[in-house]
Amino acid sequence: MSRPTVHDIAKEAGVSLATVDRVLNARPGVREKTITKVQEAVARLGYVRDTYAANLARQRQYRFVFVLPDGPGQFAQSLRSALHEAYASQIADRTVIRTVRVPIGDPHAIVRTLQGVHADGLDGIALMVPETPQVRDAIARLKDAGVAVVTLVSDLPNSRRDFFVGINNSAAGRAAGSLMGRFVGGRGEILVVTNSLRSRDSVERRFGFDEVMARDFPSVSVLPSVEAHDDPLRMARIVTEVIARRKALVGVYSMGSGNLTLLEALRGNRRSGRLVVIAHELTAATRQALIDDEIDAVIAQNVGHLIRSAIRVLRSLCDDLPIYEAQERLRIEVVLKENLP
Amino acid sequence: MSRPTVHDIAKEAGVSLATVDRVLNARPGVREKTITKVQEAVARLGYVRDTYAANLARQRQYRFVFVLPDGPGQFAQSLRSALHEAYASQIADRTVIRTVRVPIGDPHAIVRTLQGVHADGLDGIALMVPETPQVRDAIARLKDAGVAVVTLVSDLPNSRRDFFVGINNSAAGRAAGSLMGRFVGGRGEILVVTNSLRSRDSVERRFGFDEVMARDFPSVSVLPSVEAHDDPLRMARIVTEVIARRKALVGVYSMGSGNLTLLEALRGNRRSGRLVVIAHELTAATRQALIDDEIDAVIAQNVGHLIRSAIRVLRSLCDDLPIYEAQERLRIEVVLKENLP
DNA sequence: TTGTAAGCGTTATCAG
DNA sequence: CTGATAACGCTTACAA
Repeated sequence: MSRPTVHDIAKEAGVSLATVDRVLNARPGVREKTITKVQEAVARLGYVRDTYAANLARQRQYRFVFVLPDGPGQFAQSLRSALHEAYASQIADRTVIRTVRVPIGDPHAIVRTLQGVHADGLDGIALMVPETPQVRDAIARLKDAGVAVVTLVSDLPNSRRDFFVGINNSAAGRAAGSLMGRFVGGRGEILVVTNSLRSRDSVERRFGFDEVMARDFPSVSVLPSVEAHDDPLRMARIVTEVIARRKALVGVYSMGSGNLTLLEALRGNRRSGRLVVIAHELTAATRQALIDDEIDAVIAQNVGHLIRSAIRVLRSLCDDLPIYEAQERLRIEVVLKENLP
Repeated sequence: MSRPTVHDIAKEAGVSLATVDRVLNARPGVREKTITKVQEAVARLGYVRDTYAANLARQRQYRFVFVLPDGPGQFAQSLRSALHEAYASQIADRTVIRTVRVPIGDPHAIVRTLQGVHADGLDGIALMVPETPQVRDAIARLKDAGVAVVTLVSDLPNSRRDFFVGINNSAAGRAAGSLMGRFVGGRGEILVVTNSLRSRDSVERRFGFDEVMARDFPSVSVLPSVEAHDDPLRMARIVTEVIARRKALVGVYSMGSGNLTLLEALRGNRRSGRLVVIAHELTAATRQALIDDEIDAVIAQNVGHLIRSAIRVLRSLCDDLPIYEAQERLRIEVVLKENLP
């Protein structure tokens, strides 16, 4: 009635526990014939390994570091809290995680941090930082030291990172574009705002957005990106100006952080009620804006999944286990007022 | 460096392992003074129980049954395969799960099945079945026998089930309505098709859909639901007829199973290319239809989550543990061609 | 190439 | 009331 154990299959195959273990974990030093004997017993009894017990016996300790952007951005904040949540739950069993916050705008500080964590021995690192040559070098040094490296949210494809955990940002941009095109009815001008085009995710989103607009909505014209560079006043000034000047404006696409600022700027404008607004990331601000009909749709990624996925991937990397790609592929969520979680 | 164990806290408190265990698990038979001594040691060392080891020693076995619709429906099929996947993974540790397939159209067979599984002692049951008085009675009998009961996908709120795992179907209908209203541009007629209005999920979706249409898109009129009752020919005939007759038709909302049949019927119609089509559940059929631009949007729920959630909830129910509602709340996914997972 | 025996951190069953 | 001690299912030296 109860599930078969290694003992059962040892008995069934007529071998010892150790041999069963060797076969199950594909360790060397077992005769071909014995291997098949064990595998047959496994198949016959329908044995499934008890991960709990295995991890217990293995006594493995994983030491990970998460490097996340410092600063007031709500998305980064939600990432940090998701990390805390994961840490308190089972997913982080046998795992110690240290969070390091870096000023996203200061490449030097980032590199210094990366070299700092390099000092003490650690097994893996997950990072969400902008792409610079110095960062790529720092990653290379971590890899040389045998540390598993995953990028988070925004990829660094030209670095030696092992894996990227995050959504396909071009696809996210395309989804935003598709909704925008349909919502505005296929014509007019779209304002695109972002905090900075230095981070790869923004660039990719813009690319995907433009692709869909050009192909499926040729009568819509997308204006050049406006970068806020963490300067609320600058953002407010430009948005106000564009709304006043471009009479054909029908929508605003906010590609990255700085939604709070954008919303603030929009509120001051009477015409803004008729604009279709699409933004990224579900935060307290965008959630409220959806409810208040100030934003029409949000393209989001589940930060809980993001963090758990990063932890799982780092572990697999450490153990040289295959990564279950299907499970780690993050979904691009489309959130309307009606399906707010 | 590594996490403190019961041994460490026994030493720290100057008591034995058994006493520590008694305190940790709030078992009786320990002097008040000893309790505080242990608790102080726990606090001092920052002890956290290792769930893996605890479960191992506890030797708990959960015996669950999943009652799922039989038949060719692709959604039910994907549910069954998600169950298989979960069974092979960690989530189902210390759990034996039996799947029972019932003909969804035969209330008698369903009740017979429910009584059948009742016979052997089991800890929990998850079911996706239509609502009938007999089913409600069968659930009551299961509850009397001390079995944990959760409903899946379609709720039975008037039964004695312990918990519902699935999306809020009215909200899903509202999301569909919101997209439909915007995609068709706010005017015209909408055809609504479903397999049967006997299942509660369909009714709730229709309700939500109508609510949004009436409130936000008053110029759109929604036609009465057409029920296919698993009869492809009937579906084809009605759809063809409606398309031919109603010149103002701009969209089709498919509320439940039978997407394959609907798509088949639509393909035969020249006008159908201009119709906005919104359907439920991501299956091979709807996925391909999204790619081929035959469907504009799919409202879905993640079947993997659904199954895992049901297992977690059943376990908590068995152990009289609180259910972490936030985690078990399933998201309503909006899937466009662009964000297909 | 295979087997034996000692753990991993927790719980459970006995005696004291 | 409290304390040894043996499990649980799996891994891993070390021995044969």
